[in-house]
Amino acid sequence: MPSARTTERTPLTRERVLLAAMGIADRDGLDALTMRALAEALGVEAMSIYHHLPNKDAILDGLVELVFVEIEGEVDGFGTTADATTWSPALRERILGARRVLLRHPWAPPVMESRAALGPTLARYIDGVVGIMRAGGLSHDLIHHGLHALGSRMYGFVQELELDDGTGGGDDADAPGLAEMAALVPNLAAMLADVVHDDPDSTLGWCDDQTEFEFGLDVVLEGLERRRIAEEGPA
Amino acid sequence: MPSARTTERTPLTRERVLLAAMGIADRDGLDALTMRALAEALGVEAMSIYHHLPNKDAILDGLVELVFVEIEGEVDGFGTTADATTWSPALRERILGARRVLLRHPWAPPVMESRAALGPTLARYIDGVVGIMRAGGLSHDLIHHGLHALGSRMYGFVQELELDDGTGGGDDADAPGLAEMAALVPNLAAMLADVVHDDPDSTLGWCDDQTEFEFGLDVVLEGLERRRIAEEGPA
DNA sequence: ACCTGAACACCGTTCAAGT
DNA sequence: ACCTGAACACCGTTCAAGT
Repeated sequence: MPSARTTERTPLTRERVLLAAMGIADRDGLDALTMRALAEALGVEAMSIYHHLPNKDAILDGLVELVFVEIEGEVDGFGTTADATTWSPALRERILGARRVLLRHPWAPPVMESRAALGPTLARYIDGVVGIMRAGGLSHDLIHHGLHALGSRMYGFVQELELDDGTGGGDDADAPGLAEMAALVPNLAAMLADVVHDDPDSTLGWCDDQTEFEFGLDVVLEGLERRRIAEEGPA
Repeated sequence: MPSARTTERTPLTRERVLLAAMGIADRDGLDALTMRALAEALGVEAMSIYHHLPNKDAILDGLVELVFVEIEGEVDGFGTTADATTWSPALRERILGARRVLLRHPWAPPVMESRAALGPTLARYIDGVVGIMRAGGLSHDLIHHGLHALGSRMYGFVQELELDDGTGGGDDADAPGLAEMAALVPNLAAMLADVVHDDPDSTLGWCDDQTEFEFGLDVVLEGLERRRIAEEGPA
């Protein structure tokens, strides 16, 4: 018998389905991930998938779990020996590591937001965050508030509104000119005129880049550290 | 001729379509908002809607715009006379006002996140936020960072992962017991055991309630105020 | 011009057969 | 047991007619 030339003839398993699904999402985006497309990528009929996963929701849950497996590999060991002086930078590094993974899977944040299942890997990630904060001396109450304050930033992303100017880039006659914009939103226009963007062709450069993410993260971490000190005195 | 008993016979307009769409979303949720259901609510055939709005995306854009019209009514005038000592509580009030509106339309946050169009009412809302910060003396650069740090909190919500324990409430034999959970996620389990929730039947009460929202908001506002002071000295 | 009915090109999923 | 083909119950949307 010839050695397997492709993966198409190995038996279908939950793992193979999930890996193929992640490949489609990474390559072509979340909308391209349909049961029929997934089946075709696996060289199989769409209905075969249902013998290994109950439905599409289970596939999305499994994808989120896969992402957290990858995050676990990326941040493993960070912050396990934190104390009151190092918990904040340790947590910062852990979160930035999670972010590096999410940047490789840009379809993941919206999926994570729409899911409710707490898989074991996600639970372990949160547990690690709690552990770092606890090692830093934060009370359980402050940790709990802190998790809420971080929100999705804990996982490495902020879901900001991705704004464009609503004109679709066309030369619509109704497109607001800069003059109209200055009249409608004078404060915003002044800010934008003052803040030079790297992104020259975007009038509303709503840049969710690394710098802005770190700024927001640091604001929250700093606020938690100040409350820790208020709770039990400086380190 | 009899006076109109229902709204069904008044001529179809963009406004009537959007108001009916908001009614469906408020009452039955976003999934119930289909073109066919919307048409039925309007007493019309589905295809008639396309004569007043180009497609469903335009309906969702219109709904977001309607929400911001409502926010504008809720927060109008707040903070217009802010100075260095009052900008932060003024912005806080404006954001909590926006949140009150969103709590009346719980379908809105996910829709807002998925949209990219900057309608005039949303632009005015952001302009108001920038205006309050500017009145408080924040530099344009700090304001810009601040908008990013706030993220969706600027509009009154945080999209947190809505976690349950993944067991679906059933008596699945595979459901992790408390003992297993303590072994898998010891730090998280300890925190949860310590933080008593109002919500007694939720083992992982991931409560996005008003208190947690205000905590996170205050952390960010405090961080921005400290950076303002660092920029140009205390008020 | 505004509205309609039928149809199209998709979805996720059920079901009865196949092996 | 695993996989298949046809079909079902939905979507948003196009198109050719109606008035």
